[in-house]
Amino acid sequence: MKAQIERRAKNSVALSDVARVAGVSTATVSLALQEGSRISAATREKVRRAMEQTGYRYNRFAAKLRTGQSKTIGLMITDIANPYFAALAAGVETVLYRSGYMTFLVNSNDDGIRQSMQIERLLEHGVDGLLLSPADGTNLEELNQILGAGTPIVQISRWLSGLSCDAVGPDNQTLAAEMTRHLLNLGHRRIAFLGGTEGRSARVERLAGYAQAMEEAELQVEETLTPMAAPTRANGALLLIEMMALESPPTAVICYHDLMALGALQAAKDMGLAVGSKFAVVGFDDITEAELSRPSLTTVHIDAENIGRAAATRLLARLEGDESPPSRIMVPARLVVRDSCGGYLRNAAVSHDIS
Amino acid sequence: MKAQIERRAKNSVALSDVARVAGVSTATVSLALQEGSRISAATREKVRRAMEQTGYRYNRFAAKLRTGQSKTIGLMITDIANPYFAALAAGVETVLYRSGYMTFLVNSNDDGIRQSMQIERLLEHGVDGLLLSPADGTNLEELNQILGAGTPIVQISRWLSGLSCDAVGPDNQTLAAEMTRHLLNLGHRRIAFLGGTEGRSARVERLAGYAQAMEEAELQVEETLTPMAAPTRANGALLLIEMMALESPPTAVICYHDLMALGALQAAKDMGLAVGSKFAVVGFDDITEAELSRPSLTTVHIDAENIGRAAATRLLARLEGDESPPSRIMVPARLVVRDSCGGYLRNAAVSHDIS
DNA sequence: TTGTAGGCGTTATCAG
DNA sequence: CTGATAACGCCTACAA
Repeated sequence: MKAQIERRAKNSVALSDVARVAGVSTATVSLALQEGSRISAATREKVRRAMEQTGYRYNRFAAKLRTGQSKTIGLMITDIANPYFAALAAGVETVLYRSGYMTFLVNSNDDGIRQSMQIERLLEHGVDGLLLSPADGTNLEELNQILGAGTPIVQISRWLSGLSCDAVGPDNQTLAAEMTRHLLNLGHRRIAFLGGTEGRSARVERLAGYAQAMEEAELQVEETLTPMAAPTRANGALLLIEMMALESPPTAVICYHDLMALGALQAAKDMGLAVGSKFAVVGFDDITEAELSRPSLTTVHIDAENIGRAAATRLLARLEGDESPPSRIMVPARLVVRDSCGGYLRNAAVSHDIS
Repeated sequence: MKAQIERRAKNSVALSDVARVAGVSTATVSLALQEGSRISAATREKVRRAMEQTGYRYNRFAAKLRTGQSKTIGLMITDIANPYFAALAAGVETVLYRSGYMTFLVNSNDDGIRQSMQIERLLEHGVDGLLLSPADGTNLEELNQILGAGTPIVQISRWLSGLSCDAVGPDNQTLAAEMTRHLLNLGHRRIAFLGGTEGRSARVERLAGYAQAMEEAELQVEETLTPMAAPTRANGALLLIEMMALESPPTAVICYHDLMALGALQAAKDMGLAVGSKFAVVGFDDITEAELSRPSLTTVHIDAENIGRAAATRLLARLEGDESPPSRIMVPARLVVRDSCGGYLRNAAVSHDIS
């Protein structure tokens, strides 16, 4: 009973009310709402006034029921509290909002099961498209079905090889190769690559870039120097400790990302290694902390907001009917040489910075 | 034509299809979907199987049209790229998702005009409620109308005095008083309060706490010592420089928040002030950088994720019909004494930390 | 316990 | 250029 009244209060003014007040049909009012339709200026004005008078508000739900378009997309990321993804979300929201879309935000916590449930819910809500940073354990088949049903997906930051859709992110391989060459130029020969989990695109690609540069320098890539681990600060420290226990330990470590690098950096300092002169620790992402740590961290600056913007733009294109084959969009990034690699000791190396 | 086909492909399976396959009516299928309804186990099973067979997906749009409930809320914040709000968003999303709600994320950029347009859009999309960190220049009347129409709003982190709805945030006044007392205990007598803009709740309340503690100590609050300015790092530096040009400059400055404090800290160092011994700079929020700056920043730790959770919980209660009078919910926070106030020089002061 | 029927607010079709 | 009318998919009295 009460609910009835409440509902009525909320959804009171409909097209039909406007039509009655304006003395025209609902069809006319609907037409008058669209920009370029054949409606006389006089009628249009009448309708405009009636809408104002009644306090009419467009009801997208009803429209969606008719048209199948919700003007809504889903943004699924693995951890919104991570500043990297927060910046990414900001970029996405800006672009989508400007084009009249609203963004559903969901957090998968990097859990494939949870992600599946969230996708299902997003689809119940009728999203027109999906922006996805795929979680560990993503169900590929499910995503392919969604694509098959005509809902576009754009992957952000990470990508799954078995998914034939657009993907936007940094050019990990090139950047990792760049970073490795930088360390080689500094004179390092035993270089390790630490962390990241199996199959994760960022690890695969960064490792490939590392291997490429090593091979260019006619150095072997040893498996003991490329251990995997979940990308956490603690694991960064742990892996470094393991490394240093090897018979022939590395003199430089490239970490999966800054968080791990920061962990490794701490461990290195604790172990009394001369980070920044004889020993190098570097990362990826350029999170705020990277610049503030002592020694400051050499890393790759990735502009997450830019990635978000690019991904949203791509999705909008798909929504407008772009049917070109899926592509990987590489967003610019750059090496940032700071103190943790000892690059400042040799001026020659600094010129290696891609500015 | 093509759009037609596409739409058909997407929204193919409806309740009626399931009903046909199961050999029952749509009403029965609908009933079978709700948990506690009077439907025989046998029928229920038949329906379940038919749903599976047809690949049925619930259509919330259609349901909303009938029931007026969208299971959707809007989260409006002033800057998602700010880690503080990102953490807050994470808290909100977690709680709402668990209760079956989806979150629309919108970024107002602290612009009242933009915020108004966003709210309008959110309402077009039929959100059941609003979580709002009000932007500068918020249109109060508009918000009051929305409340009047029965859409609950919960303010987060900041609040507007003219809005009779719940608000969730830290207990700014108490915390600022605490901070001020801490500085007084360290022997400071001329203490300034820098920044924040006119009328912004956080400034008003923090300033009140500051004044309260000053008065307890029988010290005057001088207007020259409480200048306003938009809360940016640069303004933090600027205001400090102005302060130090006074005839009788302060020996301690409480900044509106950490970002300003960090700016002030830099300026203080540049001016050769002995920050951490004779001169104190403190802030609010405990952003990541606070701990990493040199000297590390004494501040108030505010758990943004917790605020997000509390706000979402409150909104859910309203959505379920809670009609108790609007309240301000104070989320715990605590003083974090680090190096920038010189507290470490006097052990007595450290016990002042609310742990 | 299950079925029938009407309507939520919009848009598309087709006639006028 | 405008109007009547039939969907879109679901829910809910009310009837059986």
